[in-house]
Amino acid sequence: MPTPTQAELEILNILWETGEARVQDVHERLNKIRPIGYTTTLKSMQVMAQKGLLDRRLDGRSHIYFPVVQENSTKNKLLTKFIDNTFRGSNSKLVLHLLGNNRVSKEEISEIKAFLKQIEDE
Amino acid sequence: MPTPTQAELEILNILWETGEARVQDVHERLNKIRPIGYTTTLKSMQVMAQKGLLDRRLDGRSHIYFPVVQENSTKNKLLTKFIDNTFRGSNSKLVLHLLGNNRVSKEEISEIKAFLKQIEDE
DNA sequence: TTGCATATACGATTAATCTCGTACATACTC
DNA sequence: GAGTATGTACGAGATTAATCGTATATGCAA
Repeated sequence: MPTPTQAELEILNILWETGEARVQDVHERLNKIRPIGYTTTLKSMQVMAQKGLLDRRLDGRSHIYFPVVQENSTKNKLLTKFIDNTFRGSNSKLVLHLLGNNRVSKEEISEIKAFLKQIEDE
Repeated sequence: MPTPTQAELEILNILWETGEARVQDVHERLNKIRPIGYTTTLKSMQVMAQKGLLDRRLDGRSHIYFPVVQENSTKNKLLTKFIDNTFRGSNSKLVLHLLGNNRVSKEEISEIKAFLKQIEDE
C-alpha cells in the first residue's frame, strides 16, 4: 500500500469526506483552494487509481472515483513518518511541542483532556 | 526563512544536538543510520549554508558548521504545515488520532497530562 | 619530492512530483 | 449534420530534492 503524496492527500481528503465523486466535483473543490487545471486533477486521480489508492466505476460517460485506502490507517502512516523525521519518533515530544508553541484553543484542549480521561477509564 | 527538506532536517537535528560539527562528524552519524556518500552530506550542508539554514567558520583546512535557524520555530513551521495538509488544520484531530491509534506509552501519556495540568495552572 | 589522507567545490544525473497541452471520443442541441 | 460541451487518455515539460563523481587543494610522512 503506497502512501499518498501531498497533492494526492488533498484529493483523498475530499473523497473520504464525500465517499465518492466525479473528477469534475473533486476539481471544483480543489480549485476553490488553489488554481489548478482540470487535467491536472484528472491525471492525479488516474495515477492514484493506478497506484491502488482509488478505484472507479463507470457512470455514463464519466467515471466515479472512490477511495480504496482507509483514512485512519493512511493518516497513521503519514503521522508516524512525520514523527520519525521531525521528532525522532517521540510522540510526546510532538504533543508537547504543539501544546507549548502553537495556539491551541480551549476547545481543543478540552477535547484532548476528555479523550485522555476516556483512555484512562479503560 | 526557508524550511528544511527531509534530508536537511536530519542534518539540522544533529547540529541542534551538538551545537556545531565538521562535515565529517555529521557524515559519520548519518552514515550509521543509512548509507550515504560523503560528498552527498557535504553538498547538502553547502546548500544549507547557502540557503541560510546553516553558517560556518574555518578551522584549519576544514569548516565547522552550525545552525542559524532555531529548532523550536523550525519544527513549529513543519508541524503547522503537516497539520494543515493532513488534518486540515485541526490540532486536536492530530492529537486524538495519535492517542487513539498509535501505541503511545504510559510514560508519554503521563508527560502529556502533566503538561496539560501545567497549562491549566496558568 | 612523491604519495597518501583529508578537505572543498562544482557539475551532472536521477527520480519523484506536479503540472498541463493536445488529441480523441461521445453526447446533446440547433 | 455541425458545433459545442464534457469527458478521458496520454505524453511531455518544469521543478525540486537527493545523490554522487571528478577535479583540486593542502598538509603530512616516508
